[in-house]
Amino acid sequence: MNYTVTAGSSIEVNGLDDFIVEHILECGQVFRSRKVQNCHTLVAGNCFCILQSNIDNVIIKTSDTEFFTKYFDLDRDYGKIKSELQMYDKLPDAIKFGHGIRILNQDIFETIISFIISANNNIPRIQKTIERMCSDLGNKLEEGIYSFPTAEAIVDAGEEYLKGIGTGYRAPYILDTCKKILNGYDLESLKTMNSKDATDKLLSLSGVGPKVANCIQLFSLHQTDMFPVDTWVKKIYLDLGFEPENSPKKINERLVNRFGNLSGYAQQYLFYYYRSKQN
DNA sequence: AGCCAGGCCCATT
DNA sequence: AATGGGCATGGC
Repeated sequence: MNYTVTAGSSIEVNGLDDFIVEHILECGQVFRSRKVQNCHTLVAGNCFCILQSNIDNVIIKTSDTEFFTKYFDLDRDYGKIKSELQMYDKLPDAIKFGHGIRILNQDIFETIISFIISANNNIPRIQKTIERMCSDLGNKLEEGIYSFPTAEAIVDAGEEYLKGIGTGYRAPYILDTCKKILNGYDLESLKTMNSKDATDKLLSLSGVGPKVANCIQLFSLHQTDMFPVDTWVKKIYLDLGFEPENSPKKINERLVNRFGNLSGYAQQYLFYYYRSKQN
């Protein structure tokens, strides 16, 4: 994969073996993309882009070229990562299916709130709830395009509002977490912590348990020694040949022990592959 | 109709 | 530290 930037206008990605828009945006790491005809639109933080997939390249149309270069992790060698994962059971098939996946570098606050909403929820409903929150509380970037709201905007909207857009019993968690962040919880410090310390700090937020914390770390801090364990991974775990185990903590420990710093990548290839087989 | 969803909180043990 | 019940709501 290689790319060329036209500053403030577009990014052209060539060599699509490591960059497939559908794989990147529909593997479950991000909730704010939409497929429109043969293009995908995407809002991330305060930035917006349109991705046009062609036969042998992808054009990312955006004024925020620097932001999306980092966001799409364009300077990382996914060919090397995939070759190192080939040795593991099931990974060759999973990689063959989702070979264009990349782990995004998303905004921390947006990822925290999004994955609090994701708990015990299904992806279509998560997307609807988040989109509603953005159009109601975010800033209008373009016609029909809204940024992710600030913590202040969410707190001002209140608990009854949050329940009304489908967050259900998670509404007080979201509010409490926003208030913590407004009252001195240091999001920036997470970026320089080791992954264990970051987990512990994230777990102090309301509505953030081990799985959600790991997702936040993987999708916004690029801490790849994380293997988020959800209901899908519990099924995948058995298929990888491990002995039956109910404890998510033990499942996580054994998976991270196997995949090490490649855990997050392995998790995404496997998650996308297994989920597609069910639908 | 009833089970399930990218689980977490809280009380008990 | 580990276990189990309760939980809003819509997708399928």
